[in-house]
Amino acid sequence: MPKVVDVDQERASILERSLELFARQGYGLVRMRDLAAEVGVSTGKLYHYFPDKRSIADALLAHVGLGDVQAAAVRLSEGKTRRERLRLLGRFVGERRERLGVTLLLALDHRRVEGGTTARDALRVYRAALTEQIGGDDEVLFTVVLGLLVRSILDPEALDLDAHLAWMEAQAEAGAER
Amino acid sequence: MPKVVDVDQERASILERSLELFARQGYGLVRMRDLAAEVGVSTGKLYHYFPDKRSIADALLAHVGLGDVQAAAVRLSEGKTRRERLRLLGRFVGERRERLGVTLLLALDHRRVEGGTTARDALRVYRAALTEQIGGDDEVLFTVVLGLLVRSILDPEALDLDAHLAWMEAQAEAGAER
Amino acid sequence: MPKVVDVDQERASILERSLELFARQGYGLVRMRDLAAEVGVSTGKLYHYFPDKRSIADALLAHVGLGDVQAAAVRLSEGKTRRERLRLLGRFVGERRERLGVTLLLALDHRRVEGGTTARDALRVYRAALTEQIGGDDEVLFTVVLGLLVRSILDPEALDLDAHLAWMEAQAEAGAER
Amino acid sequence: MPKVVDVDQERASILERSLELFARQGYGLVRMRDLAAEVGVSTGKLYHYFPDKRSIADALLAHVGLGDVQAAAVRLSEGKTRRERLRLLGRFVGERRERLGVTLLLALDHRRVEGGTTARDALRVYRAALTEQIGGDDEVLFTVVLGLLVRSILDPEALDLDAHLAWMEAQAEAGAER
DNA sequence: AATGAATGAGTCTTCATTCAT
DNA sequence: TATGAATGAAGACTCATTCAT
Repeated sequence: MPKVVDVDQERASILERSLELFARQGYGLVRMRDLAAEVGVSTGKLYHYFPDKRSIADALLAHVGLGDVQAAAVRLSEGKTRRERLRLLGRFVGERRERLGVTLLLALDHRRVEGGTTARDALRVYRAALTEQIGGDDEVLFTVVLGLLVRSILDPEALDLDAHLAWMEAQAEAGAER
Repeated sequence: MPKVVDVDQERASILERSLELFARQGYGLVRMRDLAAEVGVSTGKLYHYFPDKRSIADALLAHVGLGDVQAAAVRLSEGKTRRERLRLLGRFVGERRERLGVTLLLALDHRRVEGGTTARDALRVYRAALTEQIGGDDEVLFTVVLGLLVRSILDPEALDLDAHLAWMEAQAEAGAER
Repeated sequence: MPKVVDVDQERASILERSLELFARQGYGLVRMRDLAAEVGVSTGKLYHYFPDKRSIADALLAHVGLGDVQAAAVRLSEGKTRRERLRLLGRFVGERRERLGVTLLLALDHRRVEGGTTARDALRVYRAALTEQIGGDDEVLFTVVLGLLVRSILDPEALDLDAHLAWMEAQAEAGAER
Repeated sequence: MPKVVDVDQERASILERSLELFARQGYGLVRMRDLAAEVGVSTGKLYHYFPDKRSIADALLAHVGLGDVQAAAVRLSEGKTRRERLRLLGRFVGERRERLGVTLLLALDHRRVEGGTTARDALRVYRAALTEQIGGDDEVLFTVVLGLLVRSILDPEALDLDAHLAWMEAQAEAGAER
């Protein structure tokens, strides 16, 4: 007879609203009080759904990583040819670069806080998804996507997104050559 | 006046030995006690040379940024042709990727702590140096260098460095075409 | 009116099942959540029957104190002579020493939490009951009973219970001499 | 060149001034802020000399236990005969009953917080010291001392100390009989 | 009446910074 | 100038109590 809650949904909701603060401040500078305020709950509720601060950061990375990969899969599956999929990838990254940048920041942070292989594994998941969706060699392509995100974080105004989109599309030939 | 030299040297020495800890832990998780221990001085001495923790992080970014650009300039100036300089850039980044990655992490951190434009400006200095040293268009080239560093931080084992070196050298033609 | 009976019974039941936790942990370390779990109810129910944590501790001391005195009265009333009653007292304390020790711990705790005279008064009730039941002087006898309980709490294995039973019985003469 | 401190002495000083608060409130109700205020230092200093609250309680029991036993040894060694030593014991307990009571409370608390055998072992040390100093059988004597302390804590006014002193002295014959 | 999710003041503990030596 | 002991505000986390269901 107490309030019935969907624990998983509640957790997901907290994570979704935690994302921006963690990305903006970095794990070490996020204070639980501020996080609670940002999420719109009490600190007690935070601790009701997660055992500690670290667990939130952990769950956050897993949460956003999964979301990104799923969204990319949906988008790229519309492309029939490699060229089309490359164009779609370019648009996807372009549109979603803020969110993807946030994810990247979380991953970089996570590596420092945890020191484990979670962040590395997350990167490999992204890489594998890319290879699977685009097809063909993509060693440098993946690097460009990551570089794009870094630039987009540090200096979005100075970034010539179109030049990168053009470059990506041009990879259709590069891939075909091999 | 010899005193002044000592102070600057001491500061530089402290920064040099602070670098790794800041990169590994991130600003928020670095504790002054640990930093003092890592540097091999007392906390009192740290405060003698810098007014507070933030100033150390600030000075650190400036310190490493300057060093990287100078080193790159020295290396790339040896190249006579664009192709040679691109090859030298590839080697430079390859060899120095750990240090450069550390700098990148500092820059990302700095943006979060300070919120100012210092990190952005630092990135522009790098970009300008690249354009000046290599010559020609380098929008994607710069992105690749940054992407390389990110991958090198998160998953160095999975990085095919040679593929990137080859790609960089291949940019000689790309640049020539324009 | 049947409701009233239920409420009292429920309260008594909660207290009875609270006893051990309060004795083992001490008031300050007992958490309402744990208490609810130990008692087998929800925290909400606890607050339905008692206004707050302190009230539970208060009620608990009264509850056990009353029970002990009543039980002792029943037991000792069987003895016809002082000697018999002393023997019965020895057995009573010996058998019931765990429960009595718990009560003593509660009383000591109570004094600290409340600071009032409740614990002192409880002790006086015990003392009066002893005098009434046994008859004759019992200043040291009472002290021995209390000491027995302390030792039984702190180091039950090292306690020579028989020596104390013998000593108690021997008090028949001591009392008679006066 | 920083302030030179005798760590052991500083620790002992903190413990000595912590004693009363721990005894009066009980471990669970002592707050570090209050403890710091009572001791007359900052919370930071408390944590400079002890890793956590529990360690303070641990060290406290060891500290007072040792002091009591040493003081008793000094006092009782003045007595030549068993009767004299019993009289001295009575006086010692009578005069020092507040401090000894405090120690007893700490021991009872400690058992609850730690759950280990430290409190039990402390009791055995006391018991051994008693046997050694007084000589002869002392099973009930020890119990009386402990009972005295309990009564002295809970209801000092109602305690007939002289009756106990007389009883103790009378144990000289009791011991001789055996 | 019963439940346990939610609250937030309060607890233990940390750590940037100061300062006596 | 150098040291590290000392400070106390602030952080992570807890838990008595409330309240929607």
